[in-house]
Amino acid sequence: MVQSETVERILDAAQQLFAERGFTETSLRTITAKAGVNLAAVNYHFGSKEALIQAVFVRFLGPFCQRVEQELDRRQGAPATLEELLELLVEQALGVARNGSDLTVFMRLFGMAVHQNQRHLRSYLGGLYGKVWRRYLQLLHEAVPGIPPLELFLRVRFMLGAATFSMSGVQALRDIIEADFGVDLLPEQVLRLLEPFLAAGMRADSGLTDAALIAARPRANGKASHNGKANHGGK
Amino acid sequence: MVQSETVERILDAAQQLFAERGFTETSLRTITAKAGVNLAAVNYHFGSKEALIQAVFVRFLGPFCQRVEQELDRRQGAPATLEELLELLVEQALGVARNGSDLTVFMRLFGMAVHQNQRHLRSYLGGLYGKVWRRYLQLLHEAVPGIPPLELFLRVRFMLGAATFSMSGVQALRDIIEADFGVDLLPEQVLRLLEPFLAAGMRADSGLTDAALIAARPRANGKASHNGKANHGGK
DNA sequence: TTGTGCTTGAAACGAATGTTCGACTGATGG
DNA sequence: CCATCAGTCGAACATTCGTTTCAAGCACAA
Repeated sequence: MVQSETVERILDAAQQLFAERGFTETSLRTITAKAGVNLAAVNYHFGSKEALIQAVFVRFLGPFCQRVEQELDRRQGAPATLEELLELLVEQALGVARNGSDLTVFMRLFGMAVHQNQRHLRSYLGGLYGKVWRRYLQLLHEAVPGIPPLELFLRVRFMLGAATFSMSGVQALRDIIEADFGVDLLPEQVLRLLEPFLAAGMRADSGLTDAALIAARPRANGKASHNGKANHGGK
Repeated sequence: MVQSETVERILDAAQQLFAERGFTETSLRTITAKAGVNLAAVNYHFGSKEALIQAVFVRFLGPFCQRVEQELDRRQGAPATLEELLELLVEQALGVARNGSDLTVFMRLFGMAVHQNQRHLRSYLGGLYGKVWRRYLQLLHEAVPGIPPLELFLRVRFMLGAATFSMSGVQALRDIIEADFGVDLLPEQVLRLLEPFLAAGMRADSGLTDAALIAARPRANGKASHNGKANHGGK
């Protein structure tokens, strides 16, 4: 049997509304009204709002991670360059999005997934897609030699941040660019311009090793190390 | 008379809770309970929750922008390098934050301020601090020659994204790093590691001019390859 | 003292939220 | 024909939310 018509209507409406407003700012009544279904349908089909949120993410993150995994399988053995790895993600993101609007929604939800609010989401998605993610990270590590592992790990976060943040506000961006530059920039063009920025950032020479970084502030020591700043003046 | 004791207690509690949970996820009752004041005090002193949110941002963003402006005044005339400009922001961010926890809160709220949710906040803060921001952008433009204006504009957004996004989730980051690397990384160390990443990204050679970018129409109609309905797995 | 202007306190308000309940529908199969 | 059952619907549930109200507290001037 095919997925119920109602279920998909709810998922479509919820996905778009979540991307626009966030989770807590989107009520079930708004979702069901947009989907044209009864309010009780959500709790009937999904059980709770929290489960609906998870279902939304699984539906769009599932195919994406599946595509990424297929690509990784295809290139297995052959080491990939940094540019190829970035292009891989961009390509699959464009693949699951049918148009620019979809791409915006995708990136926005992606950012929400990584953001640590809604803790249940983080652990849930981590369990589902953590394996593909770690595999990608390993390839990235091999593609960018000479970067200490800890710093590389952080740079991946920086990368994610630049991507999700700028893409999530891409509509406001288009308006500004339209006004200031007289150009209508498509969301995917923004994504393409992001690539050289990220590649250069990933390859940047920090002049530090992890050891030096850690030595700057050993873990066991308390945090009373360097900043003996005067007490905060009580008003 | 100095700022009321109650007012500051409320601001302190609200600032911390907003940074931890977000705006809509933080109720006035939680805030007043943490602050040890009466519930009605918020509406008495601030008028509404929305006004309280704005007050929180003004209290920490005001001094920050003021410091940045002073630094810009001090260096007036002398052109600054890209690294100097980045360092300036980091330095002032560290200046307004008394400790690592404060820095986390600062960056997290900063990210919220730029994110386009809570529209009233965006326009409100834009009116207050837009001038300093545009001045900083101009210096940045002069510090990175050879980058087409449109691309530079986008790269500033990328920069903001990498900074606010990664720093806003810095606590989750610390936990992961603690578990995977056995290191307790301070928020300010994350900020410092961010600098070379951003500097390299800003200077990246895209190999494109704005004109070429505009002329290129990426896959305007050519998506036919995977046009088939991507399907989901049943439950 | 009395009066006045802020500030606090406890309680309630109306609206909105996620969730649950019971009746109803309509097809399916014995 | 009827029993079953997944699905839909309207209505209500109990909370929680931001906000308002009004009495009381308190300092200070007249």
